Amino acid sequence: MSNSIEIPFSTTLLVRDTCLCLHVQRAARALARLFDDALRPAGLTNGQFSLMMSLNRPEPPPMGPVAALLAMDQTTLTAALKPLQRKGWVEVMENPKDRRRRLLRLTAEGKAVLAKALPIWEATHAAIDAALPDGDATRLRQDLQALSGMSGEMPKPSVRRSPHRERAMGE
Amino acid sequence: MSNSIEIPFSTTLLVRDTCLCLHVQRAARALARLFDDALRPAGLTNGQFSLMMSLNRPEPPPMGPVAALLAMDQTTLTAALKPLQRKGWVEVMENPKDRRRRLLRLTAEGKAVLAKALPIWEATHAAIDAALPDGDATRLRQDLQALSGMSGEMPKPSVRRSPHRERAMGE
DNA sequence: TCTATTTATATTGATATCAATGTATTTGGT
DNA sequence: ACCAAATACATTGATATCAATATAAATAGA
Repeated sequence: MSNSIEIPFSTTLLVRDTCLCLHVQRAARALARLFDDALRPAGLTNGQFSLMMSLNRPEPPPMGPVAALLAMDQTTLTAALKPLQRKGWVEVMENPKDRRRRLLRLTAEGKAVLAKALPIWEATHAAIDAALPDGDATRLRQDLQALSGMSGEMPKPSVRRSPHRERAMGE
Repeated sequence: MSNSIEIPFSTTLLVRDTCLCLHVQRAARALARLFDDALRPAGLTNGQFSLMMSLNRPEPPPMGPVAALLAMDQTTLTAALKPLQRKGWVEVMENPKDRRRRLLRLTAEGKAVLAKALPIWEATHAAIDAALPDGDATRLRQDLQALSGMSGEMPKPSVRRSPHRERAMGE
């Protein structure tokens, strides 16, 4: 009876040391905790901060582009909006031009919360930025961006329809 | 009444483009989806793969070091083990030497599942590695490691007891 | 116009994540 | 030996995450 379905320990060490997915998940958890801690006095988590900040635009955006910007599933965005709506920080409105769409808008109170959180973000971000070797931050962002874009480039079924990628946030 | 609690759109764009936390969360979600998709035929998620791989050692480890290795909260590990125990892939045993501790061990079936998943990981990882600019992967891992370590370096209360950091996995 | 398809979002169910808290065990000081 | 503190893990409650699926509205083709 082959007990030979054994992965050698050396392989485990290789995976531990090289897996980019593991490295990114670890950093994601650590940074999330760091920002969550820092932002707690403002009443926000890191994800809520990023989401609300992405809603701070001249024109209230629909959900699709916001989910794409945050690289999250659309159903995740629906769920993430719930607590923010309950707290009265975000408004979800119908778009009369297309009644399937929802328009997401920060309330005045939401903007105030975000304004209170901004200096905390600045200080926290400056601290982690300083902890990286000089010049690494920029390239790190580029690499992370490349990784974020990989979901679309990796053909999953043998045939792949063009994803119709909408612009997330114009500048 | 001051409506002046307004963050300018330019600041929103700055945060979107520079926030390392946001960049890492996005990459984490994208890579998680990518590996989850790839590993689905093996019946594993990316997190379950990393967790089970970290249990593939000569000696079954207790929970604390495993949670530290994965940079996750200990309560998260407790929860993450549940489905793996249900499927009979991981065994959680008491340590007679210290009855507070649990020892985590892959079952034979768990090892078989992991062995089936390994070539999928290799192929997927090779693909994302190739998508990065030459030589970036190594530095990227270093930077991510630096970020993962930041939770401990950032003093939260004014006084910080030394965390007694245990070695996660010896080599 | 009618209708099949596509698009945009919501719901459900399972797992992941962490803070706050609880319990059991060990350790250290006396 | 005793007891207070520290250590290791579990439980609860809230939110985050995504797959599968459902619903509603707009679009496109006949």
